Amino acid sequence: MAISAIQKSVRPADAVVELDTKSRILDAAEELFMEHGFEATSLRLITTAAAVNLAAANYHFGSKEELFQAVLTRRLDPMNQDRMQLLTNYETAAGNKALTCEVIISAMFIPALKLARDQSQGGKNFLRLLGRAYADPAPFIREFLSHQYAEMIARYRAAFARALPHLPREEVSWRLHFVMGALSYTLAGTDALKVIAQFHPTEVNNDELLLKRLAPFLAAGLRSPMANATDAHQWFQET
Amino acid sequence: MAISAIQKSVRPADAVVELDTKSRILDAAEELFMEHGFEATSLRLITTAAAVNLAAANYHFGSKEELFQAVLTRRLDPMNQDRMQLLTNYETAAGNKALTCEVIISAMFIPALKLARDQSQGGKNFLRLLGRAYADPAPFIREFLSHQYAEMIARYRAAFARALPHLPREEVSWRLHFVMGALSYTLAGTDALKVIAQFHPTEVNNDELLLKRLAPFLAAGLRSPMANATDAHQWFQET
DNA sequence: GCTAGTTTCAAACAAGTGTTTGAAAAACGT
DNA sequence: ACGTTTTTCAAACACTTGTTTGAAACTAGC
Repeated sequence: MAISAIQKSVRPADAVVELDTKSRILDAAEELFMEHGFEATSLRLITTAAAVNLAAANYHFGSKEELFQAVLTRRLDPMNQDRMQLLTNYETAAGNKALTCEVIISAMFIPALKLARDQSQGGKNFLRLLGRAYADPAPFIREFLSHQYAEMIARYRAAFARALPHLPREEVSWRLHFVMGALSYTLAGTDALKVIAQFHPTEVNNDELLLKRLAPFLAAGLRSPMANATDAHQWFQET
Repeated sequence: MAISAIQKSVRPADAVVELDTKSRILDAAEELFMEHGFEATSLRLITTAAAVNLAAANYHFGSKEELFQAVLTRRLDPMNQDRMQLLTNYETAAGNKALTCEVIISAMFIPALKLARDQSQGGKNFLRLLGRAYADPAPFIREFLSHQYAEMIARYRAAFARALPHLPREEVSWRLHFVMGALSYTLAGTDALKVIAQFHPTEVNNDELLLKRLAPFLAAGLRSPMANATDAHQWFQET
C-alpha cells in the first residue's frame, strides 16, 4: 500500500498526467492495438500500461470488442464528419460545377492530416491503427468499419462520379476502392517502407510528406482514361 | 493397412483427397489463417480441419510461427521467382531500351493472376492471405516478408527507375510502395468491396477482373508528372 | 454524518493456448 | 524377417485468455 501511495503522489508531476480511468484505458489501448493488433493485445497488457485495475476495462467498456470499437469511434467519427463537412463546403463553393479529383482527394486527406498533426502522439498512432483495422479479418471489425464508413463513402462516390462523368459508375466504384486501399495501406505500413526505400528515419514517420506524394499519384489514376476491351488483353496475355 | 491401400489406389482418381499429413496441414492452415488471421487461428482448429493429430503440427513444422512461414513460402517463393524471371524475359526482349510501366506492372501481376487461376481454390485463398499478412503487425511476419520480397523489390525498383528517368529515385521508391500497397490491399480485401460497390457476387471474387482494372489505374499514377513545390501546397492548404 | 451511487480492487473462474512427452503404430532398409 | 527410423496419437503441461464476483474505497447529495 505504501507503493501505491507513492505512485499516486508522484503521478501529477509526470508528463501524461491524471486523465480519468476511461481515457487512460483508451490511450493505452490505442497504442497497444496499433502495435500488436487486436487479437495479440491482451486486456492485462492494456490495463497494466494504463495503470488501472484489470476489471476496469470490462467495467467501463463491457468487453474487449467494445473497447476496440470505442478506441476507433473516438477519433474516426469526428474525422469522417470533418471529411463530409469539407466536401460539402467545396461543393457549395463550386456551385453546380463538378469538383476536380484533386479537390475531392483533398477533402479526404486533409482531415486525416489534421489528426496526424494536431495530437502530439495519439494522432499518428490512430492512423496506423485505422489502416491496420481496415485489413483485419475479424468480422466484428469489418462490420463496424463498414457501418462507420458507409455514409462517407456514398458521398465521395457521388462526388467522384460527377468529377468523372465519362466513366461508368462501376468503374468509379472500383477506383474509389483503390484510393481507399492505397490510403489505408499507406497509413498503416510505416514499417513496410523500410523494405522498399531507405529513407532518413525522420522522414519515414512524416505522414504529411507521405500524403503529399500519394495524392497526386491517386489523382492521376482516377483521371486515367478507361481501358477499353481491345486494350484490356494487352495487359495479361499468356506469356 | 487395408484402408491406406485403398486410399492410395483411389488418390489419383479423386480431386482433393489423401494428401500426406504435411500438405493437409498446410492446406487447412492456409484457409484458416486467411479467414481469421494468425493470432485468432489456433493449432487445434487447423489440425481438426486437416483431420490430423494436434501434435503433428509441431512435429512437422516445429512451431506455429514456422507453420505460418511454411504456408507463405510454399506459394510466395515460386510466385516471386516467376516475377523476376518474367521481368528478365521482358528486359532481354527489349534490348537496352527501357520497359514501359505497363510492361513492368504486367510482370508483377501476371504471376499473381496465374496463382489465382491455376489452383482450383488454394490460389485465391493464398492471395488474400498474402494481402493480409502484408498488413499484419506481428514482427516475425513483417521480417519474414521483408526478407522474402527484398530481391524482387530491388529488381522492380531498378526497372521502374529506368522507365521513369525523369523522376528522382526517391519518388520512384514512393510510387513503388504505393503500387505494392494497392495491390496487396486489393487482393486482401474482397469483403471491403461490399462497402464501396455493390457488384454481382460472381464478379466480386473475380481476381482477374480486379487486376485488369487496377493495373491501368496504377500505371497512370506511376507515369504522372512529379508535383513540384508550388503545386504541392495546392493540396493541403488550411481550410 | 450518513446514505446512495459510483468506481476500484484482488481474487477467482472456466476455457483455451502452444508445446512436450512417451508409448504405440507404420514405414523403411537390408 | 527383423531392427531402425519415421510418423501418429492421447494425454498432460504450464500458462494465458476474457470475464465475473463481492467486498472495499470513494464520491456526491442532503
